Amino acid sequence: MSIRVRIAPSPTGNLHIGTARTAVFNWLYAHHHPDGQFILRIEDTDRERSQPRYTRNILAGLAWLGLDWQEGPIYQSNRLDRYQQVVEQLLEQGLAYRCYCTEAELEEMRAAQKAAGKAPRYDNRHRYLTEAERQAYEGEGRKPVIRFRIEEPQEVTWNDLIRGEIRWNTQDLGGDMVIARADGQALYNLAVVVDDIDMQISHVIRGEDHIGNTPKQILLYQALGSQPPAFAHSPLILNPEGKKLSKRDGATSVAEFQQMGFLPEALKNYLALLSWSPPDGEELFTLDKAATLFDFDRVNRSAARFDWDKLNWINSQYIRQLDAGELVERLTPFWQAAGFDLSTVPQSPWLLTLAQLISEGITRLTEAPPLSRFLLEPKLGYTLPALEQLRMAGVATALAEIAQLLVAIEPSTATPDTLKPPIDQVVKTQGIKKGVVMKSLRAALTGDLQGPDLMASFALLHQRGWAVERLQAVASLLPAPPP
RNA sequence: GCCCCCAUCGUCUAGAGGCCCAGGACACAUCCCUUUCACGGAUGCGACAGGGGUUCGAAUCCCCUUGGGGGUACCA
Repeated sequence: MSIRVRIAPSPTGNLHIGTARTAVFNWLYAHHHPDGQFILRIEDTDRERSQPRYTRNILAGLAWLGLDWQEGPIYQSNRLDRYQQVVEQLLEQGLAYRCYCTEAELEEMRAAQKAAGKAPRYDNRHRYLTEAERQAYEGEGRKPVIRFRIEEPQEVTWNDLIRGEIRWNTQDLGGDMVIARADGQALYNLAVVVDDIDMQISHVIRGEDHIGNTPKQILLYQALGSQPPAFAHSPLILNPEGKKLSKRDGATSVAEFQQMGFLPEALKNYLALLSWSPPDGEELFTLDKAATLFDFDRVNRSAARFDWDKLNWINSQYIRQLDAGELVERLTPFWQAAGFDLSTVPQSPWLLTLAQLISEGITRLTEAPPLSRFLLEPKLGYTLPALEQLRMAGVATALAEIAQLLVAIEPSTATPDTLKPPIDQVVKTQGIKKGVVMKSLRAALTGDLQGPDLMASFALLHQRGWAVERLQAVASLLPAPPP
């Protein structure tokens, strides 16, 4: 049997991080097998809540993560006739029937059950309506929903690939289930089963929140004369407090992680590591590598909390592994978003050197613009501590002398080594501590007391032709002399 | 309420009866490196939820309790 798995997001919201993780597991499992197929299906049967912009977001998010699929996207909204046909078939076979209950009647029923201390459920009251009763309801203008008959008591069992055997008594399924709404629209459980049968899905890998749907779907498979696929229910991702992940936790959609400066390969890596671990214990890996190792026996059964620290760390590791050219490419959108004009930057190696210079100090791409601002924006701002440093006695004079010596150094030849002699010379001639000079130099050049490697920054700045003027500008920062 | 799932350091996890007075990673602390901040290196702190069994022996198997999560729609 060939391996065919699918990710089936519903476009009622942006691509959720939990959905992305499910996609990762499916992708890994498909790619673990030489003939594995990963299929994308958009479950847009809910007309009111589904929106095209969410579909776009989901497709873009999956593409950004590089979770490519072999078939699809298949839209359920294009398969409505097929569902309708299956509903008719179940009706004809007597496995489903029309239920004319109104919303009010159902609510009343559930309220009574609750008052009696019982679990709310549909009491199958319209399962055996007579032709006359049916006519009467139709006469009232009532539009029926279609319910699928769930025989009770009966035990439904499946061997979950992650959790082992799970047993479910059909008495706990809530009564005969609605498979099509009053407007004829098929509902989730029916559509999923029909699709998974038609698409020959071999393994349904999805979140734990679907465990309760599984017995209902197995019953549907049986009614449709199909062998159910294998099921694997993965643990959920919880927020750091152990609660359901929500917008309040910083980010829930993949697009937000992208905006926050995470690399897709880092996010994927982290997602794969939540509730799964490779046999060799290695925590940094590509998904291709993980695919060769992936199997359900190494998937944990307990929910995992989302840990920003760990994600940040993984991201920083990936950023450092990127080669300079790749790094510049990834950084460019963030630099542009910060408003930097990259078209005026010096010849080729300059930007690469800059990217490499700041790469060791960042954990996310968004941290790059503030760190490289002094090299990419002509106008320099000073922090208060930097100003204080520059106003210390003797500093302006020392920096002015360095500026003077700098003029003799052709910018294109500037390197940390060629820029050292002027500094040493000033230390000697002015009898000022080297530590003070270095600190002041940083303040004058970058406007701050901390940042990337000073000499490397100095070289880049001089190559750009900005070093001399920045050193000279220090004089104007001094408070006006008393009259 | 009812049903289902889960339970190892703060977090992610290794562990499928003796190799474990429990290993790794992140975080945290200290030190080293570095005329900055980081990176990197070293060291440290730190857990088998509780109670019963089974067994010569239990983090590992069983039961109960407790705790957490999920579900209980004419949503998916």
